[in-house]
Amino acid sequence: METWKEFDANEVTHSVAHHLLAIHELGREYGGWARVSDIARQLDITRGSVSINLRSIKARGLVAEDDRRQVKLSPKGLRIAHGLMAKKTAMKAFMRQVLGIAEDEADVDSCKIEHLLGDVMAERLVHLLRFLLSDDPAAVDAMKRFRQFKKECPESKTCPVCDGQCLIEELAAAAK
Amino acid sequence: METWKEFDANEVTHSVAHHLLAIHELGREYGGWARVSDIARQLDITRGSVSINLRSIKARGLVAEDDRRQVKLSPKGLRIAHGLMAKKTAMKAFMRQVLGIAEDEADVDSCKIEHLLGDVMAERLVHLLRFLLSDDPAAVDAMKRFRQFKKECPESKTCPVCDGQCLIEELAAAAK
DNA sequence: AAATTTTGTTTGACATATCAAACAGATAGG
DNA sequence: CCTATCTGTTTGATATGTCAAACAAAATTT
Repeated sequence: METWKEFDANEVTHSVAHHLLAIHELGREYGGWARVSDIARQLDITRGSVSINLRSIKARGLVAEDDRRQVKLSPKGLRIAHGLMAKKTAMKAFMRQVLGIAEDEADVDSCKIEHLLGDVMAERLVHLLRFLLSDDPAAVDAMKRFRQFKKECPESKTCPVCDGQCLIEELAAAAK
Repeated sequence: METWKEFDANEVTHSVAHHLLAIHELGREYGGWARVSDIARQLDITRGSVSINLRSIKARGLVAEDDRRQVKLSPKGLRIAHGLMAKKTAMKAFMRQVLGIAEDEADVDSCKIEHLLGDVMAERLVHLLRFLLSDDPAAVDAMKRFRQFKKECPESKTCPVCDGQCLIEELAAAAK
Protein backbone atom coordinates (compact mmCIF):
# COMPACT_ATOMS: atom_id res chain seq x y z
CA MET A 1 0.00 0.00 0.00
CA GLU A 2 2.74 2.51 -0.77
CA THR A 3 1.82 3.01 -4.42
CA TRP A 4 0.68 6.47 -3.40
CA LYS A 5 4.30 7.56 -2.89
CA GLU A 6 4.94 7.21 -6.62
CA PHE A 7 3.36 10.63 -6.92
CA ASP A 8 6.69 12.23 -6.02
CA ALA A 9 8.70 9.92 -8.25
CA ASN A 10 8.08 11.62 -11.58
CA GLU A 11 10.66 12.90 -13.98
CA VAL A 12 9.51 16.47 -13.32
CA THR A 13 7.19 18.27 -10.94
CA HIS A 14 4.29 20.35 -12.17
CA SER A 15 6.32 23.50 -11.57
CA VAL A 16 9.42 22.27 -13.39
CA ALA A 17 7.24 21.03 -16.24
CA HIS A 18 5.86 24.49 -16.79
CA HIS A 19 9.24 26.16 -16.59
CA LEU A 20 10.39 23.87 -19.39
CA LEU A 21 7.24 24.48 -21.42
CA ALA A 22 7.55 28.24 -20.94
CA ILE A 23 11.14 28.21 -22.18
CA HIS A 24 10.14 26.14 -25.17
CA GLU A 25 7.28 28.47 -25.98
CA LEU A 26 9.19 31.71 -25.45
CA GLY A 27 12.24 30.53 -27.34
CA ARG A 28 10.24 29.53 -30.37
CA GLU A 29 11.27 32.59 -32.36
CA TYR A 30 14.66 33.12 -30.74
CA GLY A 31 16.48 29.92 -31.50
CA GLY A 32 15.20 28.42 -28.28
CA TRP A 33 16.63 31.12 -26.00
CA ALA A 34 14.51 32.68 -23.28
CA ARG A 35 15.08 35.18 -20.47
CA VAL A 36 14.27 34.88 -16.77
CA SER A 37 11.96 37.88 -16.88
CA ASP A 38 9.96 36.53 -19.76
CA ILE A 39 9.59 33.14 -18.12
CA ALA A 40 8.38 34.88 -14.96
CA ARG A 41 5.84 36.89 -16.92
CA GLN A 42 4.66 33.83 -18.81
CA LEU A 43 4.13 31.84 -15.61
CA ASP A 44 2.89 34.80 -13.61
CA ILE A 45 5.40 34.30 -10.81
CA THR A 46 8.25 36.57 -9.67
CA ARG A 47 11.65 36.77 -11.32
CA GLY A 48 13.11 35.68 -8.00
CA SER A 49 11.16 32.43 -8.05
CA VAL A 50 12.24 31.68 -11.60
CA SER A 51 15.84 32.50 -10.77
CA ILE A 52 15.82 30.09 -7.86
CA ASN A 53 13.94 27.37 -9.71
CA LEU A 54 16.31 27.52 -12.65
CA ARG A 55 19.22 26.73 -10.35
CA SER A 56 18.13 23.15 -9.85
CA ILE A 57 16.79 22.83 -13.38
CA LYS A 58 20.22 23.82 -14.72
CA ALA A 59 21.94 21.54 -12.22
CA ARG A 60 19.86 18.65 -13.54
CA GLY A 61 20.99 19.41 -17.07
CA LEU A 62 17.57 20.25 -18.43
CA VAL A 63 18.57 23.71 -19.63
CA ALA A 64 21.79 25.31 -20.84
CA GLU A 65 22.91 28.82 -20.04
CA ASP A 66 24.10 31.59 -22.29
CA ASP A 67 26.96 33.99 -21.72
CA ARG A 68 24.22 36.61 -21.69
CA ARG A 69 22.27 34.77 -18.97
CA GLN A 70 19.67 33.42 -21.33
CA VAL A 71 18.48 29.83 -21.03
CA LYS A 72 17.62 27.17 -23.60
CA LEU A 73 16.34 23.61 -23.28
CA SER A 74 19.00 20.92 -23.45
CA PRO A 75 18.25 17.87 -25.60
CA LYS A 76 16.99 16.16 -22.45
CA GLY A 77 14.87 19.16 -21.49
CA LEU A 78 13.45 19.30 -25.00
CA ARG A 79 12.62 15.61 -24.92
CA ILE A 80 10.73 16.10 -21.66
CA ALA A 81 8.91 19.20 -22.93
CA HIS A 82 7.80 17.38 -26.07
CA GLY A 83 6.58 14.46 -24.03
CA LEU A 84 4.57 16.83 -21.85
CA MET A 85 3.01 18.52 -24.86
CA ALA A 86 2.14 15.21 -26.42
CA LYS A 87 0.53 13.91 -23.23
CA LYS A 88 -1.44 17.05 -22.63
CA THR A 89 -2.55 17.21 -26.24
CA ALA A 90 -3.63 13.58 -26.33
CA MET A 91 -5.54 13.87 -23.07
CA LYS A 92 -7.21 17.09 -24.08
CA ALA A 93 -8.22 15.68 -27.44
CA PHE A 94 -9.70 12.64 -25.71
CA MET A 95 -11.64 14.82 -23.29
CA ARG A 96 -12.91 17.11 -26.02
CA GLN A 97 -13.51 14.74 -28.91
CA VAL A 98 -14.60 11.60 -27.16
CA LEU A 99 -16.02 12.70 -23.82
CA GLY A 100 -17.38 16.00 -25.06
CA ILE A 101 -15.95 18.03 -22.20
CA ALA A 102 -15.90 21.84 -22.51
CA GLU A 103 -12.60 23.35 -23.63
CA ASP A 104 -11.95 25.24 -20.39
CA GLU A 105 -12.34 22.18 -18.26
CA ALA A 106 -10.39 19.98 -20.67
CA ASP A 107 -7.57 22.52 -20.53
CA VAL A 108 -7.45 22.64 -16.75
CA ASP A 109 -7.64 18.88 -16.25
CA SER A 110 -5.14 17.95 -18.95
CA CYS A 111 -2.74 20.60 -17.67
CA LYS A 112 -2.95 19.16 -14.16
CA ILE A 113 -2.08 15.63 -15.18
CA GLU A 114 0.18 15.99 -18.22
CA HIS A 115 3.34 15.38 -16.18
CA LEU A 116 1.84 12.43 -14.29
CA LEU A 117 0.74 10.23 -17.17
CA GLY A 118 2.87 7.24 -18.04
CA ASP A 119 4.21 6.75 -21.55
CA VAL A 120 2.07 3.67 -22.10
CA MET A 121 -1.05 5.59 -21.15
CA ALA A 122 -0.20 8.34 -23.62
CA GLU A 123 0.54 5.89 -26.40
CA ARG A 124 -2.67 3.96 -25.87
CA LEU A 125 -4.71 7.14 -25.68
CA VAL A 126 -3.36 8.14 -29.05
CA HIS A 127 -4.26 4.75 -30.45
CA LEU A 128 -7.79 5.05 -29.12
CA LEU A 129 -8.15 8.52 -30.58
CA ARG A 130 -6.81 7.49 -33.95
CA PHE A 131 -9.33 4.71 -34.01
CA LEU A 132 -12.40 6.45 -32.60
CA LEU A 133 -11.90 9.51 -34.79
CA SER A 134 -11.17 7.49 -37.90
CA ASP A 135 -13.75 6.75 -40.58
CA ASP A 136 -13.78 3.07 -39.70
CA PRO A 137 -17.51 2.20 -39.75
CA ALA A 138 -17.33 0.53 -36.34
CA ALA A 139 -15.79 3.67 -34.84
CA VAL A 140 -18.23 6.03 -36.52
CA ASP A 141 -21.15 3.91 -35.40
CA ALA A 142 -19.87 3.59 -31.83
CA MET A 143 -19.30 7.34 -31.51
CA LYS A 144 -22.76 8.06 -32.81
CA ARG A 145 -24.34 5.56 -30.41
CA PHE A 146 -22.26 6.86 -27.52
CA ARG A 147 -23.43 10.42 -28.06
CA GLN A 148 -26.98 9.13 -27.89
CA PHE A 149 -26.17 6.99 -24.86
CA LYS A 150 -24.81 10.04 -23.00
CA LYS A 151 -28.06 11.93 -23.47
CA GLU A 152 -30.09 9.04 -22.18
CA CYS A 153 -28.36 8.72 -18.81
CA PRO A 154 -27.46 12.24 -17.78
CA GLU A 155 -28.32 11.78 -14.09
CA SER A 156 -25.75 9.09 -13.39
CA LYS A 157 -23.76 10.79 -10.64
CA THR A 158 -20.17 9.99 -9.85
CA CYS A 159 -20.50 9.40 -6.13
CA PRO A 160 -22.85 11.56 -4.05
CA VAL A 161 -21.94 9.82 -0.78
CA CYS A 162 -23.90 6.74 -1.60
CA ASP A 163 -23.22 4.75 1.52
CA GLY A 164 -23.75 1.61 -0.51
CA GLN A 165 -20.57 2.01 -2.61
CA CYS A 166 -22.48 3.23 -5.67
CA LEU A 167 -20.62 2.48 -8.85
CA ILE A 168 -17.29 1.88 -7.17
CA GLU A 169 -17.58 -1.86 -6.64
CA GLU A 170 -19.02 -2.44 -10.06
CA LEU A 171 -16.10 -0.74 -11.78
CA ALA A 172 -13.46 -2.01 -9.38
CA ALA A 173 -14.44 -5.56 -10.21
CA ALA A 174 -14.05 -4.83 -13.91
CA ALA A 175 -10.60 -3.27 -13.39
CA LYS A 176 -9.09 -6.17 -11.43
CA MET B 1 -1.52 31.48 -19.62
CA GLU B 2 -1.98 30.97 -15.89
CA THR B 3 -4.13 27.85 -16.20
CA TRP B 4 -1.17 25.96 -14.85
CA LYS B 5 -1.70 27.47 -11.38
CA GLU B 6 -4.98 25.59 -11.07
CA PHE B 7 -2.83 22.63 -10.04
CA ASP B 8 -2.69 23.98 -6.50
CA ALA B 9 -6.36 24.89 -6.41
CA ASN B 10 -7.79 21.46 -5.73
CA GLU B 11 -10.03 20.47 -2.89
CA VAL B 12 -7.27 18.27 -1.47
CA THR B 13 -3.59 17.61 -2.10
CA HIS B 14 -2.32 14.15 -2.93
CA SER B 15 -1.12 13.77 0.65
CA VAL B 16 -4.39 14.86 2.23
CA ALA B 17 -6.29 12.63 -0.19
CA HIS B 18 -4.41 9.60 1.02
CA HIS B 19 -4.82 10.48 4.66
CA LEU B 20 -8.58 10.55 4.10
CA LEU B 21 -8.52 7.30 2.15
CA ALA B 22 -6.41 5.62 4.83
CA ILE B 23 -8.85 6.65 7.56
CA HIS B 24 -11.76 5.39 5.49
CA GLU B 25 -10.04 2.09 4.87
CA LEU B 26 -8.81 1.55 8.42
CA GLY B 27 -12.09 2.54 10.01
CA ARG B 28 -14.09 0.15 7.88
CA GLU B 29 -14.49 -2.37 10.69
CA TYR B 30 -14.40 0.08 13.58
CA GLY B 31 -17.33 2.35 12.89
CA GLY B 32 -15.08 4.65 10.90
CA TRP B 33 -12.58 5.29 13.70
CA ALA B 34 -8.85 5.08 13.05
CA ARG B 35 -5.69 5.75 15.06
CA VAL B 36 -2.69 7.89 14.18
CA SER B 37 -0.31 4.94 14.39
CA ASP B 38 -2.36 2.84 12.03
CA ILE B 39 -2.65 5.66 9.52
CA ALA B 40 1.12 6.10 9.68
CA ARG B 41 1.68 2.40 9.10
CA GLN B 42 -0.80 2.33 6.23
CA LEU B 43 0.86 5.27 4.48
CA ASP B 44 4.39 4.24 5.44
CA ILE B 45 5.23 7.61 6.98
CA THR B 46 6.04 8.49 10.59
CA ARG B 47 3.47 9.04 13.34
CA GLY B 48 4.85 12.53 13.70
CA SER B 49 4.01 13.38 10.11
CA VAL B 50 0.49 12.06 10.47
CA SER B 51 0.02 13.95 13.71
CA ILE B 52 1.06 17.21 12.07
CA ASN B 53 -0.91 16.60 8.91
CA LEU B 54 -4.06 15.81 10.85
CA ARG B 55 -3.91 19.23 12.51
CA SER B 56 -4.87 21.05 9.34
CA ILE B 57 -7.15 18.26 8.18
CA LYS B 58 -9.08 18.57 11.45
CA ALA B 59 -9.04 22.36 11.23
CA ARG B 60 -10.63 22.09 7.80
CA GLY B 61 -13.40 19.97 9.22
CA LEU B 62 -12.60 16.87 7.19
CA VAL B 63 -12.21 14.62 10.22
CA ALA B 64 -13.67 14.55 13.71
CA GLU B 65 -11.76 13.61 16.83
CA ASP B 66 -12.60 11.18 19.57
CA ASP B 67 -12.15 11.64 23.32
CA ARG B 68 -9.69 8.77 22.95
CA ARG B 69 -7.76 10.61 20.20
CA GLN B 70 -9.13 8.52 17.40
CA VAL B 71 -10.20 10.17 14.16
CA LYS B 72 -13.13 9.61 11.82
CA LEU B 73 -14.12 11.19 8.53
CA SER B 74 -16.68 13.97 8.79
CA PRO B 75 -19.55 13.95 6.27
CA LYS B 76 -17.47 16.34 4.16
CA GLY B 77 -14.37 14.15 4.49
CA LEU B 78 -16.39 11.09 3.57
CA ARG B 79 -17.84 12.83 0.53
CA ILE B 80 -14.32 13.70 -0.65
CA ALA B 81 -13.00 10.20 0.01
CA HIS B 82 -15.86 8.66 -1.94
CA GLY B 83 -15.24 11.03 -4.81
CA LEU B 84 -11.58 10.07 -4.84
CA MET B 85 -12.40 6.37 -4.88
CA ALA B 86 -14.89 6.82 -7.66
CA LYS B 87 -12.44 8.81 -9.79
CA LYS B 88 -9.60 6.40 -9.25
CA THR B 89 -11.83 3.43 -9.93
CA ALA B 90 -13.27 4.91 -13.10
CA MET B 91 -9.86 5.88 -14.44
CA LYS B 92 -8.33 2.54 -13.60
CA ALA B 93 -11.19 0.67 -15.22
CA PHE B 94 -10.79 2.79 -18.35
CA MET B 95 -7.07 2.13 -18.47
CA ARG B 96 -7.49 -1.59 -17.90
CA GLN B 97 -10.64 -2.40 -19.82
CA VAL B 98 -10.43 -0.01 -22.73
CA LEU B 99 -6.76 0.79 -23.16
CA GLY B 100 -5.50 -2.60 -22.02
CA ILE B 101 -2.86 -1.19 -19.68
CA ALA B 102 -1.21 -3.53 -17.16
CA GLU B 103 -2.66 -3.47 -13.66
CA ASP B 104 0.49 -2.13 -12.00
CA GLU B 105 0.75 0.83 -14.32
CA ALA B 106 -2.99 1.50 -14.20
CA ASP B 107 -2.77 1.54 -10.41
CA VAL B 108 0.13 3.98 -10.32
CA ASP B 109 -1.30 6.36 -12.91
CA SER B 110 -4.84 6.41 -11.54
CA CYS B 111 -3.51 6.92 -8.03
CA LYS B 112 -1.48 9.91 -9.19
CA ILE B 113 -4.37 11.71 -10.80
CA GLU B 114 -7.43 10.68 -8.78
CA HIS B 115 -7.46 13.94 -6.81
CA LEU B 116 -6.91 16.08 -9.91
CA LEU B 117 -9.77 14.93 -12.10
CA GLY B 118 -12.80 17.17 -12.39
CA ASP B 119 -16.26 15.84 -11.64
CA VAL B 120 -17.36 16.18 -15.25
CA MET B 121 -14.40 14.12 -16.41
CA ALA B 122 -15.24 11.37 -13.93
CA GLU B 123 -18.89 11.35 -14.87
CA ARG B 124 -18.15 11.18 -18.59
CA LEU B 125 -15.58 8.46 -18.11
CA VAL B 126 -18.20 6.39 -16.35
CA HIS B 127 -20.61 6.97 -19.22
CA LEU B 128 -17.99 5.89 -21.73
CA LEU B 129 -17.21 2.77 -19.73
CA ARG B 130 -20.85 1.87 -19.30
CA PHE B 131 -21.26 2.16 -23.04
CA LEU B 132 -18.06 0.52 -24.28
CA LEU B 133 -18.41 -2.40 -21.87
CA SER B 134 -22.10 -2.89 -22.57
CA ASP B 135 -23.47 -5.49 -24.94
CA ASP B 136 -24.61 -2.82 -27.39
CA PRO B 137 -23.57 -4.23 -30.77
CA ALA B 138 -21.89 -0.99 -31.80
CA ALA B 139 -19.79 -1.03 -28.62
CA VAL B 140 -18.90 -4.71 -28.91
CA ASP B 141 -17.91 -4.23 -32.53
CA ALA B 142 -15.88 -1.11 -31.83
CA MET B 143 -13.98 -2.74 -28.99
CA LYS B 144 -13.20 -5.75 -31.13
CA ARG B 145 -11.98 -3.57 -33.99
CA PHE B 146 -9.97 -1.39 -31.62
CA ARG B 147 -8.11 -4.37 -30.19
CA GLN B 148 -7.19 -5.31 -33.72
CA PHE B 149 -6.29 -1.71 -34.55
CA LYS B 150 -3.90 -1.57 -31.58
CA LYS B 151 -1.97 -4.58 -32.84
CA GLU B 152 -1.60 -3.11 -36.28
CA CYS B 153 0.10 0.12 -35.23
CA PRO B 154 2.30 -0.78 -32.30
CA GLU B 155 5.21 1.43 -33.37
CA SER B 156 3.32 4.71 -33.19
CA LYS B 157 5.48 6.57 -30.67
CA THR B 158 4.20 9.32 -28.43
CA CYS B 159 6.89 11.91 -29.06
CA PRO B 160 10.53 10.85 -29.36
CA VAL B 161 11.76 14.40 -29.93
CA CYS B 162 10.38 14.61 -33.39
CA ASP B 163 11.50 18.11 -34.21
CA GLY B 164 8.61 18.29 -36.67
CA GLN B 165 5.91 18.35 -33.96
CA CYS B 166 4.98 14.72 -34.55
CA LEU B 167 1.42 14.01 -33.54
CA ILE B 168 1.05 17.15 -31.46
CA GLU B 169 -0.32 19.46 -34.14
CA GLU B 170 -2.64 16.84 -35.52
CA LEU B 171 -4.28 16.23 -32.17
CA ALA B 172 -4.18 19.83 -31.02
CA ALA B 173 -6.20 20.85 -34.05
CA ALA B 174 -8.80 18.23 -33.20
CA ALA B 175 -9.04 19.40 -29.59
CA LYS B 176 -9.67 23.06 -30.35
C1' DA C 1 26.28 61.42 -20.72
C1' DA C 2 22.86 61.14 -17.29
C1' DA C 3 18.71 59.45 -15.64
C1' DT C 4 15.40 55.90 -15.63
C1' DT C 5 13.78 51.39 -16.23
C1' DT C 6 14.46 46.63 -16.72
C1' DT C 7 16.86 42.59 -15.41
C1' DG C 8 18.69 38.85 -12.57
C1' DT C 9 20.08 37.58 -7.93
C1' DT C 10 19.87 37.28 -3.13
C1' DT C 11 17.70 37.40 1.32
C1' DG C 12 14.22 36.44 4.71
C1' DA C 13 9.68 34.77 5.11
C1' DC C 14 5.86 31.34 4.68
C1' DA C 15 3.30 26.91 3.47
C1' DT C 16 3.38 21.96 2.70
C1' DA C 17 5.22 17.57 3.56
C1' DT C 18 8.46 14.76 5.09
C1' DC C 19 12.20 12.77 8.67
C1' DA C 20 14.59 11.61 13.17
C1' DA C 21 14.74 12.07 17.89
C1' DA C 22 13.05 13.10 22.32
C1' DC C 23 9.30 12.96 25.47
C1' DA C 24 5.09 11.99 28.11
C1' DG C 25 1.03 9.29 28.66
C1' DA C 26 -1.41 4.87 27.94
C1' DT C 27 -1.43 -0.08 27.53
C1' DA C 28 0.20 -4.46 28.35
C1' DG C 29 3.13 -8.16 30.32
C1' DG C 30 5.26 -10.18 33.99
C1' DC D 1 2.94 -3.06 40.97
C1' DC D 2 6.69 -2.30 37.91
C1' DT D 3 8.64 -2.56 33.72
C1' DA D 4 8.46 -2.54 28.86
C1' DT D 5 6.27 -1.31 24.77
C1' DC D 6 3.24 1.31 22.13
C1' DT D 7 1.05 5.80 21.19
C1' DG D 8 0.64 10.61 20.01
C1' DT D 9 2.92 15.06 20.14
C1' DT D 10 6.53 18.21 19.74
C1' DT D 11 10.89 19.98 18.11
C1' DG D 12 14.47 20.86 14.81
C1' DA D 13 15.89 19.68 10.26
C1' DT D 14 15.37 19.27 5.04
C1' DA D 15 13.30 19.97 0.36
C1' DT D 16 10.21 22.40 -2.87
C1' DG D 17 7.96 26.39 -4.41
C1' DT D 18 6.22 30.65 -3.66
C1' DC D 19 6.39 35.92 -2.14
C1' DA D 20 8.23 40.74 -1.19
C1' DA D 21 11.98 43.65 -0.85
C1' DA D 22 16.53 45.18 -1.59
C1' DC D 23 20.36 45.49 -4.67
C1' DA D 24 23.64 45.81 -8.46
C1' DA D 25 24.30 45.37 -13.29
C1' DA D 26 22.52 46.07 -17.92
C1' DA D 27 19.66 48.28 -21.19
C1' DT D 28 16.86 51.98 -22.63
C1' DT D 29 15.30 56.70 -22.72
C1' DT D 30 15.98 61.40 -22.65
